[in-house]
Amino acid sequence: MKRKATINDVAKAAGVSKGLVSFALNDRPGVSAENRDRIRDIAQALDYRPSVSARSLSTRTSYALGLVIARDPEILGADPFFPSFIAGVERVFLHEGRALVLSVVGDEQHEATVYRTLAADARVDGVFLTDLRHDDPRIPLLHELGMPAVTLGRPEGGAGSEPRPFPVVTLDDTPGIVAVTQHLIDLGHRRIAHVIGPHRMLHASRRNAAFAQTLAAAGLPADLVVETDFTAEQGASATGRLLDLADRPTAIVYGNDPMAIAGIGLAHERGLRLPDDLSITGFDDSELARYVYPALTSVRTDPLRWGEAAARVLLQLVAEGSAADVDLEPARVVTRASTGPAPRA
Amino acid sequence: MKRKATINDVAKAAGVSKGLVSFALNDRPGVSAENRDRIRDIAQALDYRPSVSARSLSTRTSYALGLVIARDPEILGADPFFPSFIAGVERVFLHEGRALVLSVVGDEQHEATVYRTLAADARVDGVFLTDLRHDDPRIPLLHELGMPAVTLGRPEGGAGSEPRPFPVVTLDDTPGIVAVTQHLIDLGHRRIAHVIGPHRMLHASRRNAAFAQTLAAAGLPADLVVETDFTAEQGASATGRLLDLADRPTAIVYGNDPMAIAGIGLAHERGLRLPDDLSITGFDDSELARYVYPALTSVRTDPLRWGEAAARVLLQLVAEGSAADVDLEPARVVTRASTGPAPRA
DNA sequence: CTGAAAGCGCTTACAG
DNA sequence: CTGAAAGCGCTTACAG
Repeated sequence: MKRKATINDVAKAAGVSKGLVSFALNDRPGVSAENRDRIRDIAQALDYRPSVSARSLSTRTSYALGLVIARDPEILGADPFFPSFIAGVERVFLHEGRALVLSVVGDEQHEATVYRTLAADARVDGVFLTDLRHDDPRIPLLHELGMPAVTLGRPEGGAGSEPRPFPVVTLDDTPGIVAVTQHLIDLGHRRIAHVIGPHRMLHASRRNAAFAQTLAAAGLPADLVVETDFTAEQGASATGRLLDLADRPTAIVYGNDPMAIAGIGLAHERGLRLPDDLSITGFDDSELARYVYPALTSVRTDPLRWGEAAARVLLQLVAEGSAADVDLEPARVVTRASTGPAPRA
Repeated sequence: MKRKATINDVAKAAGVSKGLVSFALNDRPGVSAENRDRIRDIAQALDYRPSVSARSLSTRTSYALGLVIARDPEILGADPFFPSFIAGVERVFLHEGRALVLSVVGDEQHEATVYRTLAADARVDGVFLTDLRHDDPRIPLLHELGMPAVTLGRPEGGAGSEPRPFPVVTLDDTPGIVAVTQHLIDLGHRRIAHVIGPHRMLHASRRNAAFAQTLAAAGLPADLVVETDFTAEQGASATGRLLDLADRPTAIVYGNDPMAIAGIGLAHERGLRLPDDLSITGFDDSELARYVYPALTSVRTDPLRWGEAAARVLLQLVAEGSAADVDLEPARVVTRASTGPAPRA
């Protein structure tokens, strides 16, 4: 590794103090235009880049942001949401000289330890909070740690009790789940099931409430709800249980695409024709949705854009101490071949 | 954020110099057992954790390792390999106090810039090199930057030309591809196609060579090879082209599971029965493989374990300046319902 | 507008 | 075995 130019090298070459170099390069007032330009030219010529660790030590800033994901490592790969979300975050960070520190913890027990370590080591200046839960323990924890955060979706009421709310980046999934449910009702389905993610996650119960309301508005019961952990495995077994019912559903709404694809697999396994005997819908509209058979009707949420927006908000929060909430375009249905008219009874 | 205890606080509380605290906590010789224990107790009582940035500045070490992925962000989520690999890396880092700095760059053009920035900013102490390519430009680049690295799989010969080779963690995929091809031959297939990843990637051409040899040993031609970018989209279109052939294949070997699943989708779309009319195999044995219909025969590569092993090797390389290569258990076939006897001609 | 100096919190020769 | 001090490369009041 060839020796890097330091601020001292630049200062010497420019015949000024290193303090002035720092001011010039950081766009702070109090440097003559002439000196500023000259210092910048010299810095560029020397290929000078400030040392992140030295800056960090001085400014008590790490120039890195964190994402802690609490899902079983084995199954993280199954759900395309996070990779796409991360890609969106990266797109913004790349231009801002920020790094993403990623942590995958198997379960929610070790989660607190990771956040505490991240804070104690000052590894990151702020974090992304995904998969919000009811009474989410991370919110008081992060407040206690004084760690800035942005949440994906709005956390529970809190009634203004918490010190200062975190900025929120929402992508309203309600219109999507309402539309996909209504789409099935319009196709004549009367027995519609919902295979959802973990109840403790806000989005799962929020979506299920929207699902139930839409059914209720049509005078239909929402009694077929199965909770899963978002894995294809549980998606398949939930499907099996639903299809075993005497009064089995003619349509199933799934909480993510992998579970829906596993549902398609199981239905085929049992000799059902799709969508003639059973309609199926997914969530997130992953790449594969288009290419399974029958092509999967899904709800598009755009995790990539969500990542970009969240990154910008978090960066602003860290830099300025506050940031406005952002509302992204709501989720919407993408209709494909996996949904069709209800079978005649 | 409550003020953290610093080394000075510990030194004062213990009535010793901070140098001695540093020695005691870093397990260096020259500290009396008595003092060492006392200092450690006090450090623990004060909940002292050394500042990463201060250490970094002193030791010129970042205590972070990097992974740069050059794939289109839009499609990164489709392939479960990386999330699982990352989860494996994390499992090791968590206990070692290391952080993973992840970078997703859309294309290979910007790749060099990212590595240079990572090196110039001393963001990471070393990197993981995945998806090795022919004449891989990253290898000379990393040597130039003096950046330690571990490669997944063995890079091309090099004939001992490079300064010092990087340690390698291999998971030999040849036995897997040979076995899956032989499996199809044994089932009576004579027209077997291969839908592979980008030719410039070593594993794609290495696997294709193994594929061709296995066919050749059985007196069969390996003329049906289609190159893709690993996306489900190209997996589907490659399948379409193969099925359009007059002398179309009765079996298709795919380079990853998403492409194979898309292949299943397209075959069904065209009214083919699987495996009666067409046998299909995937690669990596992702979670979904088990749950599609028909369940996908695949080649298991265990990205999670690969990540763990690579993390350990990289950590050792950074700490000690060298590390031995590691050979993981080779890939092997997992036979499921998507492969069956060749249709009678 | 500019310079000299202190300080961030560690590690590490150097003396004793 | 232990202490005092320099140094890592920045930023930031403080003087002028």
